[in-house]
Amino acid sequence: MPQLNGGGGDDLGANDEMISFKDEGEQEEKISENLSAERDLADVKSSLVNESETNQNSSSDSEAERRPPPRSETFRDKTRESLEEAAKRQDGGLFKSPPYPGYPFIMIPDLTSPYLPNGSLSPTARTYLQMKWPLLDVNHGSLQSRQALKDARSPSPAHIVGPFCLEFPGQSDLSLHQFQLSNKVPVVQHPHHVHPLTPLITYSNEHFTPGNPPPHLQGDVDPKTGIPRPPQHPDISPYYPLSPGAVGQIPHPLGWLVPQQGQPVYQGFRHPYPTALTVNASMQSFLSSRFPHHMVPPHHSLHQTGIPHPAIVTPNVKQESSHSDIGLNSSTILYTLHRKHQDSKKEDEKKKQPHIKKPLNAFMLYMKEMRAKVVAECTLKESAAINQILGRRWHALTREEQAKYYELARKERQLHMQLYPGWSARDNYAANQQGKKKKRKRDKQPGEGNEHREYFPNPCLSLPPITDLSAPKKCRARFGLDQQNNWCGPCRRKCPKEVSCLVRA
DNA sequence: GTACCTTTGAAGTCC
DNA sequence: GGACTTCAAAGGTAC
Repeated sequence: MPQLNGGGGDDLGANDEMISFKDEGEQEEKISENLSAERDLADVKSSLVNESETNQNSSSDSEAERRPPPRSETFRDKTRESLEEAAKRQDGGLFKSPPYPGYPFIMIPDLTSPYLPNGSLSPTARTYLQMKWPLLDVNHGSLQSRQALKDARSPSPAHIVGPFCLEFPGQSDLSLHQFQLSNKVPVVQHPHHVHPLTPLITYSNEHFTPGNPPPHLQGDVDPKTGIPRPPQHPDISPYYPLSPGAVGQIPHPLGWLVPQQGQPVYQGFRHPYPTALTVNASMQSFLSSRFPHHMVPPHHSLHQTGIPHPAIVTPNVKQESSHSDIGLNSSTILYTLHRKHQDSKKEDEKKKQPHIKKPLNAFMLYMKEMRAKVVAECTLKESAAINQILGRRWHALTREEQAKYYELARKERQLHMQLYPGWSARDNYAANQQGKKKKRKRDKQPGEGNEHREYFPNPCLSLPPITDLSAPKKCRARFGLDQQNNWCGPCRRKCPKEVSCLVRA
């Protein structure tokens, strides 16, 4: 992370970037463009902060209106408690001290007391929390909302209150704080990229843009069943999939319904619903539509009255019941069902192989943050083009600005390592090789690349096309400018003008 | 339905 | 150790 070592001014990064385009002989234009880009960045940053602040204000007003009844709180609450557990495990002091001065993403001015005397989150803390974890509803930090949480939880029957549901007098601030800090919830990505919790989790910040409530909050009703869908879970951060161990930490969203054989039974889910294990037709349909098959509790083909109802018989059950109708004895039926269950379990286990994604690198984090901005500015939708713009804007960033993302990426990697100690990027190589989902990228022939290709003249920044992709970015990024003796030969040899500029910088 | 495109960076593999 | 490959995100496009 050279940018961290340099400690230079803003011009360092700018020079660094400028060199790539000097060949075009449009230095003046470039300077103005850099200024423009920096203004853009400043706008972005300020707008992000303002949005965060504004969103707090606006969302706090509208929160009460939009907030679903206590039922949704139980989802949130359930996860919150399980995450507190995860937080205690994860807490390696990642966020205890600001490692990089001036780094707005990591630094929390006062972690030990992010709340104001009235119990609400301080604006700074809220801004941080919303920027870091846009899915987090920081307004729950208020006394009222926390009290509401408590109130919503309190009616829960004691028998369904599990280990996650211990009530600690006066715990609210600390535990909530812990939760918020640990909100990078690991989320297993299902092999089909549909995690069981996916209906409750989103990777996209846009889904939670305040003032633009997602469709599911606007009377989200399953068109098939007419049953309102549960709200997406806003507390779960999108960054990481769950580790296999962490899966058990996150309660199954339907765990309270049916204790399935061989699966952990979640005991800590507090909910306003009765604990009856019966799943009626509507619920079955709802569950089937919202969750993978293996997560949907078995349907007993019985109406609430106990009388089989043809409308609520799933095809599988139909088939099974037809077997029973032709005179098979009960032990044979049981054996058949058992075999089928075993087979389906094996298949499910294959499918359930958790796909732990790589931690995002600095540029990826930057892209995630800036993509929407670029899309809005340029009215572009094609990601390839957007990424080109983002790539150039990335180079236009100052060293300090880039350092934010490098530091954030470093934190992400640390957290990832803590969450998945045994994970290796190689695992994902193997996963794709097995699934053969992706073909190997077509090797670019010499001259086929875009080094001399004006693939996408940037309509937004009016920047010259990228003509030199051979800039020594890897070694520069890896070792930094002050350790050029560690650079590989090609990186040292390439673009001497840039190197000289970098050295000068 | 899915690979590709496009970006940078991290990490893996291969020689 | 260097070169090369893969995969992270994203969503339109092409097949």
